[in-house]
Amino acid sequence: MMVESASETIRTTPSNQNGVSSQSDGGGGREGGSNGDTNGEISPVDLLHLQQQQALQAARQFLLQQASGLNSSGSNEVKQSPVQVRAHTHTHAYTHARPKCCFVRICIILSPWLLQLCLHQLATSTTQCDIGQLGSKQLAFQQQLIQMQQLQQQHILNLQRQGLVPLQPTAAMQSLQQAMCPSDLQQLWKEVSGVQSSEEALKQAEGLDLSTNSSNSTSAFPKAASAHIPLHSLVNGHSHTPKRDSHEEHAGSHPLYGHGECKWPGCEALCEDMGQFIKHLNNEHALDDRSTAQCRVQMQVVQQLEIQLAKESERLQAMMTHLHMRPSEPKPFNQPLNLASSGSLLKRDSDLYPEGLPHPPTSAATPITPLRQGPSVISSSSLHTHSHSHTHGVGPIRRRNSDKYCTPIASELAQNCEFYKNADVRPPFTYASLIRHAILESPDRQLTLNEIYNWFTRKFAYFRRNTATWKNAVRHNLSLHKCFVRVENVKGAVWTVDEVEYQKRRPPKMTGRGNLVSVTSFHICAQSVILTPLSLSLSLCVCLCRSPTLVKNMISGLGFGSLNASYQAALAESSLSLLNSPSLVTPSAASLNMLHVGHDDVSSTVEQVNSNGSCSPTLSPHQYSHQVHVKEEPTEVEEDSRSVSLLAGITHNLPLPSDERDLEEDLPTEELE
DNA sequence: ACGCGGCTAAACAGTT
DNA sequence: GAACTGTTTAGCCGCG
Repeated sequence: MMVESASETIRTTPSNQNGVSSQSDGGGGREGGSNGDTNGEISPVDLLHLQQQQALQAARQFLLQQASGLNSSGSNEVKQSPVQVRAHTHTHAYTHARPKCCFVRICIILSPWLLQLCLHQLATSTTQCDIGQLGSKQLAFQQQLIQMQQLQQQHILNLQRQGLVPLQPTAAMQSLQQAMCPSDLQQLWKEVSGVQSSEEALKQAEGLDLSTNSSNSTSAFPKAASAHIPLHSLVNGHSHTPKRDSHEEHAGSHPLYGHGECKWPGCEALCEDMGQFIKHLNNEHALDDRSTAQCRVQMQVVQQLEIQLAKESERLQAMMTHLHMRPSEPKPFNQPLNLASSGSLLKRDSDLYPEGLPHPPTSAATPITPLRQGPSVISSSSLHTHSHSHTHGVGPIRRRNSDKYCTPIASELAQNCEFYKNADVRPPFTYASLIRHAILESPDRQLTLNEIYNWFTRKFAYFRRNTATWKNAVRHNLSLHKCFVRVENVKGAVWTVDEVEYQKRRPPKMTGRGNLVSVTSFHICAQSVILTPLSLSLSLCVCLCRSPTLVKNMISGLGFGSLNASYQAALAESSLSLLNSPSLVTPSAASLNMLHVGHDDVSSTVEQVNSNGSCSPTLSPHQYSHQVHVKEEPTEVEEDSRSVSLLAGITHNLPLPSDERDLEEDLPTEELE
């Protein structure tokens, strides 16, 4: 019954034409960022206001209805009012359809936690209401509605303050689109798959604890306690039936069957053969509320993807127009990049953000910088943060990915500072890079162990738990890596960073492991398809546009001949002008990268040069004025230090232009907040 | 299959 | 003695 009411509300609510997006976000998390109405100009805030107004209007009507019933029939005449009937008989709420429908109608267009508030009100009035108290009850309800209104406004303010509800409609829609990424959708499916029958859902909702929800609604990335409720509202009894006709079912292949398992969203049931699958399909995915809801969500998925595709295509056109390129050949341009995304890089991406963290919509160029995609498009709540398929209990992400693949930790942290602070998400950085960052961020570039601990817990919600594990790891890293230097101080021991040693940690191997992801990506791009000079240059252009760091890495790759002559010729033919564009890359940067390869964090090397105007990559001398315990690391490559030193000298002589400096994201002076 | 980097766990010693 | 700090080793895993 709740389902019907919900769908009815959706149909009659102009702003809720998309089931997925029919709910205002109860907690600012991912479930709120999926408005499919991206063509309109309604911002989420407007949407919330609209819903709020509608809710209040419906509530007022409901109250008026009750009031008129009271007035017309007298205080003892209770049969005309559903509430009074309920009050009179003291029966349970959902034995009376009409008041519940009314309440549900009101509540569905409220945010999920307000829905729970309504249900709570319903339950309270059901069990406690007495005829004599009805007048005061109405007053109380009216007051609660006002309170709800205030709460919701507060909620909107919270969302705005957290940046989760942008004020600009277009930006808002864009972020909402990004929020609806495949992993989110997959999770959505799982949620919908778990949808109980409507009556069960109502029962469950009725039993929800309000106290917990209020806190959820104010946290930045709440556990999606209310995530189920919006999905209930998706259910529409009039949507398509997912059942295939018999001809299609027995054709030997089925769109919903592949690799021995059911491809019904969120199902993944194993079926040995088609017959078993058909049986499974008929049994498990018959025409019922759940299947209907799932089908409806799938419609939203498709719609969302289409909208996303349209937007990305438009963006591509604009980019190409801007770059004076011919938009007539988008296919070879898209193809290599998509291939890259479906290859090892995508796997790596999924490793980093297995299910929970959002994978932003795959645009033409995003695969090149997969690691920038995680929290950078924060839309996910911590709903999935425990779903990382870690090997161990607390689960280390194999994070050297980001560390290695040119994700500047400073910019990542700067962009997603609040995210890591609030969400219980493990940061995609190695301990070493985090420790280094913590130390370099400190005023004196030195921290005690305890201060490092504090930095970890201050910056990352994740490190507020499992303290024994990660603290041990921190100590282990401090001891193990030569780049961390223990300095005996007056106050005790402090830890500093030896940048030279840090850069030496991974010796350059241009053809082996340890390469920057961007170069690897480009190799995949280049080798996966038959490249024409134009397609190659197009790929390059997008890569370069999307990832300034990639410019450096790419050139470094070229400089070391990791691309063969034909590729370089293609580059020279088609992309030379672009590569020589001051806005993208400069000769100094090019020469810089001819020498600088193999470091996990490109900008960190530049950082040494520019951080304090000195070309010395080492720490300031005063930091070594005390006793220093020198550690030895087994792997040392002499050429590394030479290249770094040489690099420092070159970059010192060739100051970077302002544009280039803008690309340096890992400067230690860059504050996180 | 192998090597490497990264992580966790644990043992141990020294210091506070 | 407990807690903290620092070192070292072992084993596992993912990746190239």
